[in-house]
Amino acid sequence: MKHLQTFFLIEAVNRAGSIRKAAEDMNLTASALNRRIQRFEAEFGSQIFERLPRGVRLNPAGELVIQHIRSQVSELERVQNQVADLSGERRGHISIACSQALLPYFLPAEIARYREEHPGVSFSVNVRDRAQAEQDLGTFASDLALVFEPVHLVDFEILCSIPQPVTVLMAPDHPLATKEELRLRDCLDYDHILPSQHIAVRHMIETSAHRLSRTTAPVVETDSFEFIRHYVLQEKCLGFQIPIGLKEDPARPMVYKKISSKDIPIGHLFLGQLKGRTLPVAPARFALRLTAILENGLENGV
Amino acid sequence: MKHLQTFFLIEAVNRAGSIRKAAEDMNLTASALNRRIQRFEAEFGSQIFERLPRGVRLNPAGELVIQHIRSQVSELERVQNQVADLSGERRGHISIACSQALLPYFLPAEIARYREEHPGVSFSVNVRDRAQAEQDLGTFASDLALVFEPVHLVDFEILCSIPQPVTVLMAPDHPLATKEELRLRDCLDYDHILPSQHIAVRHMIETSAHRLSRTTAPVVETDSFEFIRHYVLQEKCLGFQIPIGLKEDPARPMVYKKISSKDIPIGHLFLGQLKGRTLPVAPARFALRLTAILENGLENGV
DNA sequence: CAAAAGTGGTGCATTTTATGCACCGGTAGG
DNA sequence: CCTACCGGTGCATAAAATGCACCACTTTTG
Repeated sequence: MKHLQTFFLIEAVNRAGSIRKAAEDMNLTASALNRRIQRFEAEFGSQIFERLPRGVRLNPAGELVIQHIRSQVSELERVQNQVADLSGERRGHISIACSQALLPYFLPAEIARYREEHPGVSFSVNVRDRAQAEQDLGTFASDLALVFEPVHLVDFEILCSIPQPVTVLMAPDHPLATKEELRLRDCLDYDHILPSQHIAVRHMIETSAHRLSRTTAPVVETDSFEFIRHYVLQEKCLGFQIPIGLKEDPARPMVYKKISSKDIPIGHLFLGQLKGRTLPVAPARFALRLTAILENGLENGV
Repeated sequence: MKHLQTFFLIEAVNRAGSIRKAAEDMNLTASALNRRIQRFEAEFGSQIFERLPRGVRLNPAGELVIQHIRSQVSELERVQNQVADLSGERRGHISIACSQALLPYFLPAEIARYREEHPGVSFSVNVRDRAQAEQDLGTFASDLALVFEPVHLVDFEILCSIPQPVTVLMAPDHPLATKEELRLRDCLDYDHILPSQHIAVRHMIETSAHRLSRTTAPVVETDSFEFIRHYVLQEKCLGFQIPIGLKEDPARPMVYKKISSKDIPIGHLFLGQLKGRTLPVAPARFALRLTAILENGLENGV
């Protein structure tokens, strides 16, 4: 789209932090780029960048402009997909920011199922923690966010939510594997492996432990849910995750037990979009479908 | 804005119905304009106009595109005003589609008061019947609509509403001028002047009359509320309007009487905008102010 | 303290792009 | 059949964007 060229250049300058660097990135001379920026500022009626000795930076007006640019580009794509849609074939692209728990089973399965029916639709799956996910929506980097216990909730429009109690995973020969009701204090007495501080599950465990006047003492702390799932089979210890990221696997037997909601309040998984945004056809459809699936209950019986 | 030129050209072609006519309007050769359209269609990935022997017409894809264009332009203006706003001076333009009743007193007074505080803000006041007003919002021709008893209400987001009972106006020496409670049947017994069929007040009177098994028999029928207000002082007859368009004027004494709500249900005046649209700063502010004024009751004691 | 390596900004020749002109083929209506 | 429109196209020309060489300035570096 030719007429959006200037917009892309502005975004490049913003990314690069300097006109010369951006010019290289976009295969232009600094002089040409410089004049495009100047011309835009003249037409727009206000400076967009503040000139610093070491480069340029967006000023408040520029922040508004770049937000406008992103929304315009996204809108144009939406219209294009809408047009493609009315000419028959359903195509488009869906970008999703999601928590780690969605990676092993849920999202791969649902995306594959969707693509079977709509091969013209492509996907981006971006792993983001809950803060980043919402930020992604705001910059139009992702169309949808599927996150456990998001933080801000401003500019986050909830499309659906389902309860996800914190769940303990352990090897079948673990002493707690046969216990009836699992309490947090029991878990903390055994060796355990925990996600990093910024992960929601960790945050909930810490809060609840503190309420019980207990402290956590993880033998391993990791960013990766996948690591946790594998580690509890190596060393005899407890892992913590949410049900949607777990599945019975005959090849690797494991025991899953919900922690009593008396100890840790039940968290929620949220599907959401940027507040007020009209999603392109494909993301809107996929979101509807996810909502139906989530609300009708998941298949993995954990 | 240079980069929107193609968009304006597309709008011109749509208006003119032919590339050649549009080219004249926009001071271009038909050839140049033709190629711009073609280039846009190529970049966009789909035809926008269907070529007819006598000219061109938007196809469904084109309808989507032109809607997008209008929203783009309006958004850009919004951003520009927002920028102007954060640099101190409040400026911008407010376009209002309104019913006739707002013309004599309410809107002139409120606009003047607003402009006293914000001289940088300019206004367009467009008289529209209730159907046209909503259409104006949809095409971004107007930011706000202030109409009595709108029709569709889809894509019409209500910002506030106030009751406006149908009111009879007459010369002080009219036989009904001293009557306690005014019923519709009494009115229909006397000569009366009515607005045209498409006007809401007329529609309400007709409906109520029909319910009483009565018919209207206007001695004069007119599009103009102003004409009605003046005519009832010439010939001894009854006029019908809503309170916001009426005001006690010592120079031209007139009697106003509400019709009993037992006969004609109380109608409402609505302030609204296009559903889902983020208004530019100035219209948003003015709408807030109108809402406050309307809800706190009007000053003219009719 | 001075040289070097950055930065944004500008005049001018050059290249790329858009435009105007003259024309073609086709359809509608007299 | 003819006239009057319409959209579309080849080509020369006008306009706009770009690249190059350079300036003025600031920070970093030796």
